[in-house]
Order: sequence, then structure tokens, then C-alpha cells
Amino acid sequence: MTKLDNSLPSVGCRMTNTRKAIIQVLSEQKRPLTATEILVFAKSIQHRLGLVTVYRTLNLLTKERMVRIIHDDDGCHLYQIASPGHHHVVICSSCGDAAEFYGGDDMDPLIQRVETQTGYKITGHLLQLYGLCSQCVSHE
Amino acid sequence: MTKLDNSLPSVGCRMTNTRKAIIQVLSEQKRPLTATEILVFAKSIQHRLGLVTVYRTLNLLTKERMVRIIHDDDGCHLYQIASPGHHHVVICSSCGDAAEFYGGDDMDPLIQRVETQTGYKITGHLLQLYGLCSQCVSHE
DNA sequence: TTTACTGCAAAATGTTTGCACAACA
DNA sequence: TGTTGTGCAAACATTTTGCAGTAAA
Repeated sequence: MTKLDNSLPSVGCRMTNTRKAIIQVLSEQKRPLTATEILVFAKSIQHRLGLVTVYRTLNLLTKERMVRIIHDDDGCHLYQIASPGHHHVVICSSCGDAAEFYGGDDMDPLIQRVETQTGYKITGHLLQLYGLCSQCVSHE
Repeated sequence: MTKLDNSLPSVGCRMTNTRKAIIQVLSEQKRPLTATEILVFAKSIQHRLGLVTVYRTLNLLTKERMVRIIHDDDGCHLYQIASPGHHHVVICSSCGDAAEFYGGDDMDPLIQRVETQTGYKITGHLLQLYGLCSQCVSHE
């Protein structure tokens, strides 16, 4: 198990075997997973686990910012372990793998321009990049 | 009715009263709408309209790039008339209003950096900004 | 030993499909 | 008049809720 085990910060929030199992699955798989995929993997650790608990755990972990929700093209949600800090992801359209990157200041000129053009005060953003990972590029 | 009436380009694609009604609703409302909201508005024009037809029409219009899908915070989809060209939107967290802006070249340095850092070949992106529109900023 | 967590069943939500009828071109 | 579009019912997928039993601190 990883250090993530001990990092549920909320008061009154328990680190149970079920939650450990789900965090372990998310940590071991690089690829963002659907709730059902998480259930399948985690069941090999916690046999009596149900999909409801997966969703409740994912909601908890998302609130704690340990898990990131990814919007799939077809409207599904995928779930992925998130490093601390404000990152975005680039997702491989071919194999489903994903890499994090730091949003950084590169967004600033865009945000500046949009604020000027639209009169909106920008407070947040949703950014996902799509592409091909180096493996899939070379195997094309 | 607007000029949009005549702009369904696909071969074998008919401009029916139902589709006109849905396009009219989307054109008149600035705010992105849910499928159900579109149904309610459009029913005042086409009384026998059903939700199924709304979805089928939205799918068609999305393929034709006349409609843009917006990912709401809670996972819902909103639908909005899209101007021709590659635009993004900024959505007001307070009133739900939305403004388009041109993605432009401001994304390029970010995309360059991510390609270098991750080894991914970037082919597309999903970008939505959240904020407060000028009205909602001043009424805070 | 109290409070939070889990599992099951069921419900709610958002969206799609099958089919017979209707309407556009 | 032939093909595409529509409405209804039903199916489907994803996610949430209620409740009684279980387990963590």
C-alpha cells in the first residue's frame, strides 16, 4: 500500500479496508477508470464490495481532491488519482492512458483576454487535452 | 426565425417544424439549456413534441456543429447554439449565462509545453471557463 | 459504544432504441 | 410516393437514496 492510505484529512473520516482497496486500485492503474472498472478491480481485494460503495467513496475522494473526474467523449465519467495541486490531464485517444501536467501560468494570457473581451470575472476552468501518447504515436 | 433555418447541410436531412422549433428555442435563449428545458420551451411552439425527439435533434445538431455540449459541474449536459468556428465558452456560475470566445493561439504555448513534457502528440482539447458575468459581479 | 461505513434493493436521472404512424421533399 | 422524422413505450446506463446491519475509533 502507498502513503495515500494515511491521507484522508477530513475530521470524522475513517480509513477503512474498502477505501484502502479503492485507493490502491486507482493508484496502481495509470489509466482513468469507470466506476464499474474500479469495482471489478477492487473486488479482487474486497470481495463483498458493491458499486454503491464505489460511488460513495469516489464522491468522498473527489471532495478531498484525491480523485479527479474526467469527462469522456461519450459523456461517461472516468476517475483517476490526482496528485496534490492543480493539475490537468492529457488523455490518449488510442489507449486511454493519461498523463498529468501542471496548469501553470500558461493559461493566464488566455484568461486575461477572455476577461477583457467578455466582461466575465474568471474563477475557474475545465481543461482536458486529447492526443496520442508516445507509444501510440510510434505504433501508428 | 433566423438564418439558421436554412443551414442544415447534410444530404437527406430535412428542416422540419420540430427542428425549427428547437433551433428557435436555442437561438432565443442565451443561457445553455438542458434537454428537458429545451423540451418545455419548444413545446409552446410544437405541442406534441417529446423528449426523445429533442435528444435526437440535439444529436443531429451537435454532429452538424450547430450545437455545443457543455459539461455542467454536476455531470449534466447543457446544450447551446454554437457560432461557426472553433469557440469555447465561459459560463456564469451565478446566473448560468454563457459567452463565447475564440480559442485562438493563446492555447499554443501551453500545448507546446505539454507535448514536450509528456511526449503526447496533442490533437484536441476540452476547455470551459467558469466565472461571474458582469451583471452578477456588480450585484454581488 | 458511539458514530461512520457498507451492502442490498430500489429509485432517480439522463439518454437511447424499436416500432408504427406522420410528414417532408 | 418514397424516405426521413416523430411520438410513444420501453429499455438502458449511470448515479443516488433509504434502511438495516457492520465495523472503525
